Amino acid sequence: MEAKELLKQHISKTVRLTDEQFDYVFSHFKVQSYKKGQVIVSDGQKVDHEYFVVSGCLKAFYITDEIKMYILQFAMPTWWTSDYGALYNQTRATINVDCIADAEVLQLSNENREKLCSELHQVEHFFRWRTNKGYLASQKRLLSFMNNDTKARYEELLAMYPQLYNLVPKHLIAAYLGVSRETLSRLYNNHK
Amino acid sequence: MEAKELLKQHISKTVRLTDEQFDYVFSHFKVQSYKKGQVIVSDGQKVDHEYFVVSGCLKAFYITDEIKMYILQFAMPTWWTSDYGALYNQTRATINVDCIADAEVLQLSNENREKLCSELHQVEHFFRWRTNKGYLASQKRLLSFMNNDTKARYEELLAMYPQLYNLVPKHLIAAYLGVSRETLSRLYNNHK
DNA sequence: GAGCTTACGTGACCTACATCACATTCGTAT
DNA sequence: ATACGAATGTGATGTAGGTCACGTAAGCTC
Repeated sequence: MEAKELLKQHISKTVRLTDEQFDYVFSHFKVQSYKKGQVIVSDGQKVDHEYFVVSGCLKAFYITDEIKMYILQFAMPTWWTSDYGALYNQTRATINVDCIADAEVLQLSNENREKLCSELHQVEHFFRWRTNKGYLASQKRLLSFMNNDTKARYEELLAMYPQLYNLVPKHLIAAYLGVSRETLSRLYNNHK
Repeated sequence: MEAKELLKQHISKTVRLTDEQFDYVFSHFKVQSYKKGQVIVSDGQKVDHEYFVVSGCLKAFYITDEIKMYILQFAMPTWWTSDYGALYNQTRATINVDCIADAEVLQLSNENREKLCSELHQVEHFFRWRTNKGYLASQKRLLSFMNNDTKARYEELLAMYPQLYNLVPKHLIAAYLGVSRETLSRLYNNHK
C-alpha cells in the first residue's frame, strides 16, 4: 500500500478528517527510505523528527557502557518511533533508532506535529490517543517483565509479531527480552 | 494546599487557561477522601474515573494468581492514576488501585475528560502532554529494569521519592521493584 | 493487657540466567 | 568458489535472587 493511503487509514481509526484536512496534514510529512543498517537517530545528536513506519522494520534501542544493548521497540508498519524524550524536551538523544530491514517511513518534525496539533483539534486528539496506546503497551510490557519468565515473554513476543522470527536476528530478540543471546538460544533449542 | 489550587498550578505548567476556563474545568471534578486501606479501583469491576492525588498516597497494582502483587505506580500528590487500559477501552479493570496513606483526591470521569477535551483544545493538549510524560516515565522504568540490578533500582526509587521510605511498608517497595521482600530486606541490611 | 495479625529479619537451599570460551554455520563481498 | 565477519549453538562455571521455613517485633482489636 502506498504511504499516504496507509497513514490515512491509520489516522482514520482514531479521528475523522476530511480529504482536504488529511491532504493538509500529509503535506507536513516527508517520505524517506532507509537501507538495512542505516542509522536514523543517534545517541548524543539532536532529534527533530518522529517516524511513521510504512514498510520494513526499525528498532529503537539503548546502549549501556558501549557494550550492552536493550531494545525498547521493534517498529513495524503503522508504528511510530523516535527518541520521544529528546524530541519533546528538546534534549540530545539517549536512544538510538536504526533500520533492521530496508524501510520506507514518513517523517514528521516536532515543529510540524505541534503546528498541526494546534491548528487541528482532531490531530491533537489523534496524538493523545496514539500516545495513550504507547503508554498502555509500555505498562503491559513492564508487567510482563516482572511477572513472566524469559520463555513466556519470548512466546508472547512471537505470538504478537510472528514476522519477527524470520525478519530479525536472534540476538536482537534477546536484546528485546532483556536476556543474553546464549540464554535465548538454549531456550528454544530446549536443553531442558 | 487546597485541592483546587493544586490542580490549577499543575495544569498551568502545561497550558494556559483563564480563571473562567479553569473554574469550568474544575466543576467537572469531584473531591473525594479515602482512608488507608480503602479500595478505589477493583479487579473485574467497571472503571469510570481517573484520580488526581492531592494528598496522601495511592498504589496501582496487578495481582497474579491471587498470590503475587506487582506495583505499577505509587501515586503521590499531583500524580494521576487509574486503570487506564480499562478506562479508555471501557473494559473491566485488570489493575487495582487502593489507598496506602489517608488521601484526598480529585476524581474525573472518563466521560467528563472526553467532554472537556473536545470542548477546550487546551485541555486536550494538557492530557496529551500528561500522557506523554507517563509514557516516558514508563519507558525509563522499563530500561532501568533491564539494565540495573535490584540494589540500583532501590536506590533510584528512594532518590526520586525519599518520602516513600517512611510512608510505605517495605514489602510494597519490594513489589514495586519486582523482587521478593526477603531479597529487599537482605539488600539494605547489607549481608554483602 | 491478652491475643491476633501484619511486618520484618535471616538461614538453607535451589534455579534461572550471566559470563566466558570455543566451535560451527550463514551471508555477503570479492 | 573463496574468504571473512556476523550470527548462532553449546559446554562449564559463577551468582543474584527465589522459595521455604522459622523467629521476633510492632500494631490493632477486644
